[in-house]
Amino acid sequence: MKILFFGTGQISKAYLEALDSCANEIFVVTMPDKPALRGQKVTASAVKVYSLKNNIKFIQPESFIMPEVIEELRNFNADAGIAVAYGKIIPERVFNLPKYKTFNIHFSLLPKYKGAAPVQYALLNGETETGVTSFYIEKELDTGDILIQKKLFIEEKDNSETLFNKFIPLGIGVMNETLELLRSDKPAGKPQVGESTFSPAFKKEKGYLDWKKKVGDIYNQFRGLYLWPGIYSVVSKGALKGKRVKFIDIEIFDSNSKNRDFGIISSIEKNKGFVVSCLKGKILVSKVQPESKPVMSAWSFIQGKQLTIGDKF
RNA sequence: CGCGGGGUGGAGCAGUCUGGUAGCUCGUCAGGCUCAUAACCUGAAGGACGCAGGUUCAAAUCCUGCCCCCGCAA
Repeated sequence: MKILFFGTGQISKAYLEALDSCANEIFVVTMPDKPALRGQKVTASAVKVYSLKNNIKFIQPESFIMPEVIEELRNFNADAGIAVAYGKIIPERVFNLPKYKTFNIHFSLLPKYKGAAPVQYALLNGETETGVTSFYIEKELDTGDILIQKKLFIEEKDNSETLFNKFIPLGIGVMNETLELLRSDKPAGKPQVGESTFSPAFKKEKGYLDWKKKVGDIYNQFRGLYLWPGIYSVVSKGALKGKRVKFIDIEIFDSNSKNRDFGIISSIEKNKGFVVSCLKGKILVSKVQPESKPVMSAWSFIQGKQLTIGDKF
């Protein structure tokens, strides 16, 4: 099949690989390289890197306004379009170009968790199941008719990284089945039914910890934001007052204690890390990244004597 | 030329402003104690203080250049 592939993120690379290995003819559309990171380094998307390496033709349109961009896409004469973590809204005159239209692989059981961060939000809300949905792209975000939907269970230990990894094989399966379905020429696509919720893109501040929360909520925040941006707090009392500390790895230490002094370091566990009280329950912090420092084990950090029992976040 | 922090024994830090034989906690090794639980006591090994120059009687510390790491912001 001739496939128009829209993708930018690390995840979409896996999908592109899968398509590529099935002898499809592919035309990739990915986001422009953008200056990122500390300096002004320009980073190319993983999809672009893969395309270059495997001689897949690609374009990086700043927008779809330019007529020559549309022309080029039209000339490709695609059978189907697929969007996976592309990062831009695809306009109607583009998603309608392919013979079988364009479908999106979305990481939730639509209509739940529409939007940019469905995986993260499922974890943040402590869901126990989620899934993958393929659907026709419509003008309105994530509202199109559903082609295929599959469930995925979320385990207690899952975080955004492990969950994304689970989505890769499942999503690729859904993608391939969807292509089959389209090729079969059967009438396909069912309207979305049920309660609709949104999972908008979030900012780094979402990682700021509120110690007044229950320990379970904090743990969900940790799981959901594991890959980005991570969770953090700012020391409000102690030698490091005013400094930010990222919590790279935490676990629930106890979930029932009620603490008047929340946000305080209540104890230190040898070779493991330190324990911080929430309003209800406590977490054990095992890996941290202090401001201006590399990631280190919480126990090591304690050796530096900059944090101690009684210090408060 | 976006703003800022940092590179000191195996790990995490102090010391740098106010130059003068390198210090703390942990770990390791040897021995003791047998429990105070982040268990304790004694002793030992282990460092050209990121790299290269410069100033000085003397540089981890002051000056110059370079490399690497990280936080914020995008």
